[in-house]
Amino acid sequence: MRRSKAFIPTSKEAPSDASLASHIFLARAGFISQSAAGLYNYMPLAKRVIKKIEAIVNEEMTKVGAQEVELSFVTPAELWEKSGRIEKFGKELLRFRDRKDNMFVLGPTHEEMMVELIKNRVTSYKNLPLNLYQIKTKFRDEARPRFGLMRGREFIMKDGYSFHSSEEDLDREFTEMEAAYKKILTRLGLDYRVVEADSGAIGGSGSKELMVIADSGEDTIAVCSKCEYGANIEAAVSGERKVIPEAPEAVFNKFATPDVKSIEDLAAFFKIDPYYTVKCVAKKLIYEKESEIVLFFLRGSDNLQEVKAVNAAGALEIEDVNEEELKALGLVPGFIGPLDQDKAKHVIDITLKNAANLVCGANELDYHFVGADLSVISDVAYFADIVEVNAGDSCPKCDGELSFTKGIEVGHIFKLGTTYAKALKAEYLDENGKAQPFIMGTYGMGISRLVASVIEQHHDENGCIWTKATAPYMVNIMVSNIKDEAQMAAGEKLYKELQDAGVEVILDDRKERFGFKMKDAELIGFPYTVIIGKELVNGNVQVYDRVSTEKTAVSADEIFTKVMELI
RNA sequence: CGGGGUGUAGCUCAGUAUGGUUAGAGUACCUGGUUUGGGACCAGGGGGCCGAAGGUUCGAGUCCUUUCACCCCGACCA
Repeated sequence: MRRSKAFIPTSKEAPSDASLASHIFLARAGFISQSAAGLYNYMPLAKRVIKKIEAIVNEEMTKVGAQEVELSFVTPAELWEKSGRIEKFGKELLRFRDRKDNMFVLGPTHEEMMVELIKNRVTSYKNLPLNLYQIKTKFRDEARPRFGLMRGREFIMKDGYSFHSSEEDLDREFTEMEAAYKKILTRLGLDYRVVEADSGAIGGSGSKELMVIADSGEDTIAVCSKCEYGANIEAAVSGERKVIPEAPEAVFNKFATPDVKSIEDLAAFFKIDPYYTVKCVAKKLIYEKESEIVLFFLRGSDNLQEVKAVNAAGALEIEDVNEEELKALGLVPGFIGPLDQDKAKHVIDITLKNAANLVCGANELDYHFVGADLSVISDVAYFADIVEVNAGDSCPKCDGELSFTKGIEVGHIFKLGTTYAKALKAEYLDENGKAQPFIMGTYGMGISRLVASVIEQHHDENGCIWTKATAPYMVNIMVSNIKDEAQMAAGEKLYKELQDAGVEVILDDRKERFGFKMKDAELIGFPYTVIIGKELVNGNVQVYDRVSTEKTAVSADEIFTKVMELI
């Protein structure tokens, strides 16, 4: 491609609202342009990057036997009613009616469609397993799209679905898909981590997210310093506590603690470690039809993890409550304890099971219990893991330490089980001729989000630094002064040689000055720029490496060979 | 969906408090010239329904009402 003819509208200024590097540079370098909230146009450079990523995904999917299909973007609303997700997705589903007044939705993901596709077509266990996928535009009417391609309303996703006749076979496929996904990210040149994730309301036994490590990531993940363990903070657990503070000694007793309400005050009042205090966090849990106030008891040294709390309560959503609501239930804010707790439903953190030497609220104004021993209620109370891990906690898998890092969720794989097959009555006949619902797995990967992720991880103050696997063009030939016939001729020669060799090359033949064209090349981020300029009279050209930002002199005669070596 | 903000040239923004020549700058674009190794310089030029609708006024980018869009913080996010 000749740069003089290319549609690559670069600009010195970024959109005023762009804050992320990927958003700023992709917009400035002429890859994307915004058309409305969360909607972007892909210009030629972006389209090339997307195609490269898609090609890698396709290759790896083919290797593991997955087959590509493409389902309609517009999907009948009826299917979403059958699965119940028209309610669950709510306003995120963009609905509309056609001329015959039938309701449709723009596909945000395609479980229903895929199940419908194979239903009554795959009818025997002999045809299982089956893994089908597509790479397609998705639409989710997000309440707040942001960060450029990172969180758009319209985006490109690879979504795959596998169908099995046994849990074991699903496990095998799941492991294989995880490996394939890791391979894709490695090939793209990304630093990532596979982490355990919350499976959410859909349930399912396994749920893993593929996180590209970046400070700008929206997810917080806990990772181990020694082993492979990593988990989204919503699902992270810590191992046994290594150092346990010395326990305060006290016989069980009710103690006057006037006006001592917070954990801080309490620990100071008794001069004990907050580890031995019991904190009560009250929340309102929203269920499908009703809501109720639930009390969560945990150690004073811990914090409530709301996603875990929602799961423990089997609820859909969680909200804050105020003191008045608690008082209305007969509770005493600041002095709520787990013993003899009959005013509200409560969940106690698992680390408090059989715990002793505790200080907890006495459910009476200005009184706490000391020397409390929860083993007395361990048979009747409901215990669950509801606390958030802290940096420095020990790893649940080894003796390493957990620390936090930020990640961009670029992939999510999980085991769906028979949820969708049952809802849509999709069945096959097993060896005994008995109808069984398909056991499913689902595997998603955000293609357009990957484009942004590459830049989040690979950029500097001057612009994009594409990895070799993702670069829109591998080589940029920059003719410093196009009026210099020798320079132009050398540029044309190399351009033709590289094109003939199948290299993706662009020739910057614009009537611009050296500095302008270099800045442009850096902004776009070609891995290599061959500079044909003033050194040509001495028989030399230069290769500019975008990663090292160094220029190396190469003899003009050998430049073709040198470039072929580099790429 | 709650709270806040912004809409003026392709882009980044002045101008709006206190209404008053023909609505500005930088950048980008076009023409000519000088330059030619790190986003050059000079001269000339094109480009605006001042988000939209309604109102007040002799007169509205500026004041009033309504509305739409976009952005930020939060909630939400298979």
